[in-house]
Amino acid sequence: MNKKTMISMAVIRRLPKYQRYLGELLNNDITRISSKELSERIGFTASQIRQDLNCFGDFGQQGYGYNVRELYDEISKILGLTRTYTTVIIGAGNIGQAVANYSKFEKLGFELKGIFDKNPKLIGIKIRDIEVKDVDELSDFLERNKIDIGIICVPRTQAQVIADIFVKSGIKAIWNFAPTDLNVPEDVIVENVHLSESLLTLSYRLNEAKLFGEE
Amino acid sequence: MNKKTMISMAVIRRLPKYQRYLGELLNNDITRISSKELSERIGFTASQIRQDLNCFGDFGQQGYGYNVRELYDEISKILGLTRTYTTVIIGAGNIGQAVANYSKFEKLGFELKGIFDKNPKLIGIKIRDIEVKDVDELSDFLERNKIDIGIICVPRTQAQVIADIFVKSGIKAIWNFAPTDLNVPEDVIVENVHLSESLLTLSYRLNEAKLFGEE
DNA sequence: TAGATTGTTAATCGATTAACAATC
DNA sequence: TAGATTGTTAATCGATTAACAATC
Repeated sequence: MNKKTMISMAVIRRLPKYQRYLGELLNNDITRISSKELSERIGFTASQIRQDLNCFGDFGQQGYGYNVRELYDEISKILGLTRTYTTVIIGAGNIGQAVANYSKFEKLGFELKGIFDKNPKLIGIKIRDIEVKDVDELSDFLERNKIDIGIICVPRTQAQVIADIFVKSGIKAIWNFAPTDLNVPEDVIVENVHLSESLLTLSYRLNEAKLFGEE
Repeated sequence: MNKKTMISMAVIRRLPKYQRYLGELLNNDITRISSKELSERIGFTASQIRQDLNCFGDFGQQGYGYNVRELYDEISKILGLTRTYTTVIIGAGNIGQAVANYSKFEKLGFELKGIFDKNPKLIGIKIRDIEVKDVDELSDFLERNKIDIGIICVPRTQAQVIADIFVKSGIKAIWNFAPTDLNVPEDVIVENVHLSESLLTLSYRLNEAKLFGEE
């Protein structure tokens, strides 16, 4: 189990993709797969797949390959999907509502415990049986409820304020949709979803050929 | 202008962040900045900043640093933000609506020209003055309107069908929010936003210490 | 001019790929 | 046993950092 002490971010970011493809294999009743076959489906090299998996243990068997069910379960465990997580969403606007309504997260074990906003028009409405609360009640709420993951869906200018409240209350993981970088202590993990950065890289690539003169 | 023929993805993904930070500097009326100062704000090394910028040209001046306005304009140009882009969204569910309502994209020059869905309950409703159309009309619409970027916000199972329609109609850039990998020809650019992958890396990191035994 | 800071080359670090002995 | 495929080491490739001459 204690294989390597530090897994690189490059490997970590590939893990969910392994889990997704293995899940698909399971659904198609495929019971075993070699790194070569998986390579052809998932688009990583066979060598990389073996390297990645060996960060966490010896899941394969020479001459046979990997047992799909076993590997799927192992990776799910590695990803921390054998437990549940409590979450709150701050910001009940478009993105906040979209995230709240994304039922897949619930299936994966992420339980939404509260939604907060400061807009009086939104306070009181119900999203998936959860009433939007005034953000002024957030600190109190976090004191009374153990929350694992704080989700920030407020505008850029208010994101740091919310992050500070999260940190103060002891939350150790923040999923940030605000287009800004948060300042948090070292032991707090931030995962950013910066939609405009994603869109801008798309527009860059769409123009790339032109930039350098259509070769 | 024709500096290097191929810019690495690592560099490209940093460009929007440069643009964002330079925009903030502009708003704070800062007119010049050295790679060292920018490094302290943005969190890249000064060396990396100079390397990155030099992929595209000599924007700085020895002994002085960079002119903020000039650099901001250059990077905006590099990102392709000096023109506008026409877009369509397929899928008027939660994410589709969130993306449609994200006014920032409009400001950056991304014009939403149409929204499509196959759910009769959604067809006909208006989102930001745009009536949701039946997805059966998509091919026709794309023939009559020049669209630069197709945005996929449909469930996983329907994403490839939409991608195929996009490709057939000549769209060269796809922004994909469906949790699946799309098959498209080489000359079509796909930018994925995989929310669950993002969330799973967060849960991985939240458990990391425990995985390897709390050292 | 002297100080500052770039642009750029060289050195280092890390990640990916290739190769192959071990072994099922 | 023979064939297949892993786990793992070594080689390569690419990205980041360091160093410094050029120059504003």
